[in-house]
Amino acid sequence: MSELRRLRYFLAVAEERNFTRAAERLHIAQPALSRQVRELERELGVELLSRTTHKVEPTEAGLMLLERGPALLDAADSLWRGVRGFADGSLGSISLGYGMSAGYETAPQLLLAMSEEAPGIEVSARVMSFADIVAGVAAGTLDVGLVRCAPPQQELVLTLLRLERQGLIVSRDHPLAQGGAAGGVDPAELDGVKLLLHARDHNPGHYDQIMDICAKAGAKPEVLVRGLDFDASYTPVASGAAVTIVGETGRVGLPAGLLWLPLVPATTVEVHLITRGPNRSPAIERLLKVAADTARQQGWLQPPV
Amino acid sequence: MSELRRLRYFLAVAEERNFTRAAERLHIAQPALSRQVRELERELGVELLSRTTHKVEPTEAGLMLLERGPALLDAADSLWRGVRGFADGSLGSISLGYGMSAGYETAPQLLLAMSEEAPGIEVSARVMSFADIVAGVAAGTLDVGLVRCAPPQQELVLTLLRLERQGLIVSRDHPLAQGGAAGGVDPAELDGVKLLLHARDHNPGHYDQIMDICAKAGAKPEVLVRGLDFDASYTPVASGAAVTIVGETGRVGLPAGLLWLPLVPATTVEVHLITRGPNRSPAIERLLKVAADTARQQGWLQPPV
DNA sequence: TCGGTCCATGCCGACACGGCATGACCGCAC
DNA sequence: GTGCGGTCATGCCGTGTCGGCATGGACCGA
Repeated sequence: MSELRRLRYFLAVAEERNFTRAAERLHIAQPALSRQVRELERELGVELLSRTTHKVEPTEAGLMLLERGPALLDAADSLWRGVRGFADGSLGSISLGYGMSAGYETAPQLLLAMSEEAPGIEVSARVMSFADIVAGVAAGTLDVGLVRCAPPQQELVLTLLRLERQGLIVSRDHPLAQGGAAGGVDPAELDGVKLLLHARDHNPGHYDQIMDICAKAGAKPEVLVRGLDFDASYTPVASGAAVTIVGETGRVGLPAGLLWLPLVPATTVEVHLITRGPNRSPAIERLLKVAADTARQQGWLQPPV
Repeated sequence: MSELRRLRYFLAVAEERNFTRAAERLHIAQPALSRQVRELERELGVELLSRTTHKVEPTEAGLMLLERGPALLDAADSLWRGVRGFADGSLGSISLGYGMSAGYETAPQLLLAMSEEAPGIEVSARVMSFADIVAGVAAGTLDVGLVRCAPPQQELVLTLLRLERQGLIVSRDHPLAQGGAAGGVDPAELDGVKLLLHARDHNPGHYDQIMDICAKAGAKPEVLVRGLDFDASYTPVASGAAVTIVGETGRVGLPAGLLWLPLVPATTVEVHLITRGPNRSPAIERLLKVAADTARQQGWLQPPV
């Protein structure tokens, strides 16, 4: 029945050409080994070893087993190792959803780190709307989400990944760009300014946080709702008719004529990885660990000075 | 421990996606199957199947096992089958020694039949002297011998393979060729004729049988001893100075000017396969069987009319 | 001839395996 | 909602396998 063990036993004897030494190598007693090999021979119906009291030699059938047996054991080992890979998080697949806002730097960096630290884990990442990400993770169709201002929702586990400094995107011609452009912009200056934001429904936490920043500075901007599409909606900003607020990573790839001015005093938005509470697979645990390492190495969690 | 069995069990469940049906297929009870799969999961440290009371689905790790597992089982099966091949005589190797006298037809035919009937058996055949063949088989360095007039020796098992009709090789110019050449030669006519034979030491049985044939016919030939080399020693025969006696198969490839004239009344010499008594391997048994079939098909055992 | 070495065998305890009975859970129908 | 059928898990027990120990038996070399 236990074919592979017996094969291992036989191979030890055939290699050592000696039952006693093979038994020591296998950490079993010699009689047990003797009987197991005999049993293997009985099952196969072939004499595998020609034994005299002082010599053990493989027969032809034994030689065949000696040649081809190790490959079988290796194949088995390889298979067990492969399966175990799923247990220790070195193998697996993860579906990740991230918002446009994380697409410029955070998500790519995380994916890069994963491909280096855990090449066995296949991460399929897609840009999705905030609502779809939250719903997907909650429903289990998505393993991990990467979002700004994650909702403090039951069942969802939030892992703070980054504190992203916020800033204003303004046209070079806009009044706010004229002031202390180098030093940044005080939210108080946003009073009455046309501010381009996603609809509150899209990500209430983020909307509220932005508005809260303004309110705390005593400013009441005039909100213009923009569609979900990002780049195309820059136009009101580009024309100087409005401004918008994005994270620091949004400054890369800005169209010519637009400036990113940090809010002063420094204001940050939290970027979280969200996962479903219990039953996280080893692969997901691994991703969270890689994410934490990446955040530390990149200084993502240090508040701006 | 019994990894392959558990793998088989798992595969059955994963394929059926149902423990109960898989258990039936495996001819074990469902609880036993359930526990074995659980045990496999515990050993591998991975959940292989995600079970709800009404659905069984492989996890990622389970899918991997489902993909690669069958190949492992096949490899194991193939190995067992291969080894068993040595038991049923479909695989093996045999060393065969045969005398020059069998080299013209008997041995080639036998080897041909073996390559067709038992291609898995590697027969390494060599021409050897009678003495070496007998000694080799007796000592176990040779598996099978193919000889004329095998010695009735203890430990050697003789298997009659062929009754070979004997005849005279004479020069076309020799007086014996002049008589009733078409009808054959009576041994009585050998009285006083120079007869080329191997030394008696070489194969006493054969020597004695030839002399016995002559003696029974009242003839006393004059024996010339020839060396072991066959072809080169035809010369005394070719020159017409002597004659020799060989089997019917010796007539093929006769040098021009030489005739093979059957002895009349028909006289045969026994050609045997010799093997060592006990412990014959299945491959050798197989060869003996193929040899018997060949002898029957070729009519080797029918006495000449 | 004697001791050493090596494999085989007898006996026994531990444990793994499978069967049976039963429990727990889910989906479906009424 | 309640009951029923289907499905997988668990508890318990008998049996067979495995390994250990002690010992036997064969062969080799001194």
